[in-house]
Amino acid sequence: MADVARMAGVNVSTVSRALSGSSLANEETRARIVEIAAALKYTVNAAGQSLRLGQSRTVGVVIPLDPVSQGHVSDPFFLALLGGIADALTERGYDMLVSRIHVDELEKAGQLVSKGRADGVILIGQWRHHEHLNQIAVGGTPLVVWGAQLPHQRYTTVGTDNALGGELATGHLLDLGARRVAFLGDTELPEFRQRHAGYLNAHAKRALLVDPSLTRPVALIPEMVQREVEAMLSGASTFDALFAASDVAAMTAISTLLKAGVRVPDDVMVVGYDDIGPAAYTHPSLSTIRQPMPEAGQSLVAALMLQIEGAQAAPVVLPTTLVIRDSTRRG
Amino acid sequence: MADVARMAGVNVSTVSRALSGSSLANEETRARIVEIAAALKYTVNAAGQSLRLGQSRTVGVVIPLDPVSQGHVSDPFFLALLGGIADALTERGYDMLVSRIHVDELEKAGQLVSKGRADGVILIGQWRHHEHLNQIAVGGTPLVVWGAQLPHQRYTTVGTDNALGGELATGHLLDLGARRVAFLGDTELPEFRQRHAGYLNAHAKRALLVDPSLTRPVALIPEMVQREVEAMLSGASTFDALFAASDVAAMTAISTLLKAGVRVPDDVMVVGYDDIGPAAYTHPSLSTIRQPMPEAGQSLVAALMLQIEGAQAAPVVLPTTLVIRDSTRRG
DNA sequence: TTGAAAGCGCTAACAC
DNA sequence: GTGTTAGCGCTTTCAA
Repeated sequence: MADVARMAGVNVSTVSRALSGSSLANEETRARIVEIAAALKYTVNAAGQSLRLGQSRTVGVVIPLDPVSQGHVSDPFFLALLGGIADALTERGYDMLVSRIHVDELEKAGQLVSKGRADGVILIGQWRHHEHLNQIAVGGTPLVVWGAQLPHQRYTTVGTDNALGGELATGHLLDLGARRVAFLGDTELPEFRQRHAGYLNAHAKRALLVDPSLTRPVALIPEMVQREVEAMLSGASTFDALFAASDVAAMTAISTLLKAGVRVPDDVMVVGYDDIGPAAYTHPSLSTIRQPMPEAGQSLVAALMLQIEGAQAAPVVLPTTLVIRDSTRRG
Repeated sequence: MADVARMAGVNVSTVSRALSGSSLANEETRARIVEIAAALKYTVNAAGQSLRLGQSRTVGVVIPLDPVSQGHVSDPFFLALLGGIADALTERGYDMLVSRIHVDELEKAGQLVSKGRADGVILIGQWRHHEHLNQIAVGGTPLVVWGAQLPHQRYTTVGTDNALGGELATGHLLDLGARRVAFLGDTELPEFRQRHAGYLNAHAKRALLVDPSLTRPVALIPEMVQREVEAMLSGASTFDALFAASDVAAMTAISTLLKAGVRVPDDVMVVGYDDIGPAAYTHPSLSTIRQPMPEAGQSLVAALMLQIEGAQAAPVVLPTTLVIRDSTRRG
């Protein structure tokens, strides 16, 4: 910046003002300075700016690494969400610092802010870390979490209406005549628990009884899902439909069923969750509950910006819709 | 830091030394300072450090957004690569700044460094930007690109042996008796072009002629792949095997084939590329060319670190292997 | 409208 | 082994 100032024959403060588009600046000088800066390929140094301003215009996006459900982070759903967040941040002129943080050191998420690397944190995947997250938020760190709204939460959540999604999915299966709907998903995790609640609710509303043995709380990684479906097939209790709490799980389940000679949807109908891109292009194409990804990114970022500005941000529950495809469409 | 110094009754420089693990430090004082810092929840401010040190200990990971092949960025392959990079960076104490940059403003990749936001850039997806990339690298920006090694490149590439991969895939199909192998992938893109060269080579080595109409240069997004496969099925020329230049494309192709009543592998054998997680769990499971993702992340980061330290980094070509699964296993 | 100068938090050369 | 101090690049208050 000193160089630019010298070349332009002005003081650095003038350069600073010109480049930041300050109101107190002669249009003529400003144009000259901008030109010189471009010629010199000069760009404002972020560290100096950040140090002086006390903010980094960077948001930390944290993906907690859970040893149990680890596989899940390779889910295209996460990439879609990450993409949505990236777009929303770019619009606002913010950079995105992505870290995978092991759950045992989740406090590092807060450190991103205390170190000044980020002005706030978006955390993708609430898992079972409710208490940890509360601690971070209580520390004053702007924090928005993708997940389910929970009692006594001190952090802001953005998520979809999981109970509604679960109910839509299950209701759809029941209305098509299914009477033994299996549920696949770890009910320990808040989002999946809510989806399961919707599953129960759909039965209740139709005055149908639920066989508890059809609820299969399993980590939604391919290995586990395959094993679980195989176990279900060789087990005593039958099922005529399957609601998997993620599309990836649903796809794995379908493959496993087909491999065992079980027809989808003729013998077993399947509904997934997320509506990831490939869902429309599998065979059979997958009926699922859509979570609106671009809106999700926008909402997460908007909520975080509010917090960064010192305001409160209310939890956001985004709408979900049922997308009907071939996996629940009987000949 | 001043607070910590005051509480410890020492000078800030002592605190700095203690916290950075400098060799000139009394073990006793250091322990006391570390303790006080922890109690105060103090962490070294990154902006100050970065400003003073002239480096950010951050690496920019850039995903170019190509309007044509855009869909490709949702490929699980990218997430896997991103994960590998993240792990390698974390090991070295570096942060990862992720940006999606539109191809028209690829110069922003270089700005990440000139602004001091990052010490170097890893670019995922060479696409058709060879010249752009050369410009950035010539500017002195440490730059490593995931992609194919090309003539006259000024930047370092890390990638797999695409020609070998293409040859392995095609050779496998030919050796199983296929005589009309279709190729799916945009041969304008360096990596796919090399895979296609391998495809041609496999034929040549077996003294088999290639029907050029079987090469289908198409963007590997589901919509396009589906349309292309449908066109191939209704077209004049037949095919008894398919080599798709990505797993996602291969999966879409299989779905389209099955939907049309074509059996896989009995009527048409299919080989993909990448070996993404789900490849093993589809029905039929997918034969494919594995690209080693953890090694890829490590190599990319290692090459970039060399450049950051001012050294030259040689291009890296990682090995690829053929993984045989059910999509090429005939009853 | 512009210039001068202080100070954001940190590290390292130098002095003790 | 520790203290003092300068200065990294920037913005902004105050003075002109």
